[in-house]
Amino acid sequence: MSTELKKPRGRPRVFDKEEALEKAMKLFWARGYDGTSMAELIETLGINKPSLYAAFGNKEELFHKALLKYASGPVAFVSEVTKEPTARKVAEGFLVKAAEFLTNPQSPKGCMIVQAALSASENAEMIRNVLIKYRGSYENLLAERFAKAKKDGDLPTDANPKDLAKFLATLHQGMSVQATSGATKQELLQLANLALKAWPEEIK
Amino acid sequence: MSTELKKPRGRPRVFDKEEALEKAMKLFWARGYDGTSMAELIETLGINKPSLYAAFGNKEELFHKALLKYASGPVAFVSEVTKEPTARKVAEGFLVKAAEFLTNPQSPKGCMIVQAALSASENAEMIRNVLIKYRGSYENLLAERFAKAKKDGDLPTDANPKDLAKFLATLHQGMSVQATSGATKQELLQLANLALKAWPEEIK
DNA sequence: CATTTTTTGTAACAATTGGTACATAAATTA
DNA sequence: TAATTTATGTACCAATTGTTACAAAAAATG
Repeated sequence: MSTELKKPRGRPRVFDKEEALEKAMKLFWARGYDGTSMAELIETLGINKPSLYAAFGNKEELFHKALLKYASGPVAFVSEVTKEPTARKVAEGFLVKAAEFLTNPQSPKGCMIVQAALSASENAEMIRNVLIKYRGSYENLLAERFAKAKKDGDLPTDANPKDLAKFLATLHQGMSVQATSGATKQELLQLANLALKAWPEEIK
Repeated sequence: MSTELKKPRGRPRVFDKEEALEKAMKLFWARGYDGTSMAELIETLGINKPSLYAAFGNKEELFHKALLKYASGPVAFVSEVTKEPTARKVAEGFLVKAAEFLTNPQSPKGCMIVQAALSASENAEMIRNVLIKYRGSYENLLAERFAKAKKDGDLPTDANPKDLAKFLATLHQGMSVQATSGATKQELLQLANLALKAWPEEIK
């Protein structure tokens, strides 16, 4: 609400920055960091190289910005779902949303945070490590939620919040691979359903 | 037992072909297809380019040969484990072996078939598709084993062999991501243990 | 209108990509 | 020993990688 009304100084940018970043995000999402070339980027964004560099920095910086957009956009459901009232509902919500999201026909299959640099060239090792941290942080989010659930008496006393979080994170990561390999939403939902049988009994 | 005793015609190869292929396999395994360059290959194999090309063909052919070695070597435990007497033992064996294998300190973390080209450049799309098929085929192996188990009365009548196979495959794929991200064998074993609580009751 | 500021487009950059020609070397066979 | 066969090493190839110089263009400011 402030950026729009400002009066930019020089020659106006001919492309929409957010739209361009969105396209970059989807490319990285689909092809990974190593698999995406600047040439391909400038082609699908429809802008020329110097403009891209001026707007977003080099390839690595562009990736970080795309990743930030991804983390605050498509994948925000993770923190949303921790607001569910019970641990079980959190788990259910997480897996169901994951199944839907990972197979969404509007976007590349699978999860960018999981796939964009699982294995990578030497010079992409920084990116690889950043993605590892991202994965760790959403697993932590779940772990903390389950620790709270345990305190609330919402989980059995012998339940291990970290284990439960890792269980869900692992399923999500596996589902991401499945989605990329062609699994359908229905298949992933059925999978989620089966996995939830491992979930500890709720306390009433 | 025959190849050794033959009398090769021209100048003898100075390197061991199997050793070289093993090294290539581990590189592709660690860095993926796009992430591994010919330059890196010739450096770690310790042989020069023309020799590499003469022995294994181009990058894609080399990858296929490395993949074949991987599938018949490190990962042969999958078909081994289907020989277990009950469906549950198959599932247990699969997950436990996976946990051990994926975190084996002797080799790159994670599974080559899962990670080597999950997302990939356009010109690696063939490779990506081959790996998808490989993943599908070990999932099928499990599914067939569980179909047999059901016929044998070893699984409840309402159990779905394909679902169970997909459940295990998904866990394996997720565990591969976890291993790559730094998860330990113990963590993965604990995970396997938790996941098995979703397994249908055995019929006695 | 002149100045300043920013973006655009062309055109190039060095470095790296995957891949090969070719002469030399080392072995077997005749 | 001569001919044949295969492997090696150097040195190169065109194409692509990520990145940048630079002049022209388009806007706001003074």
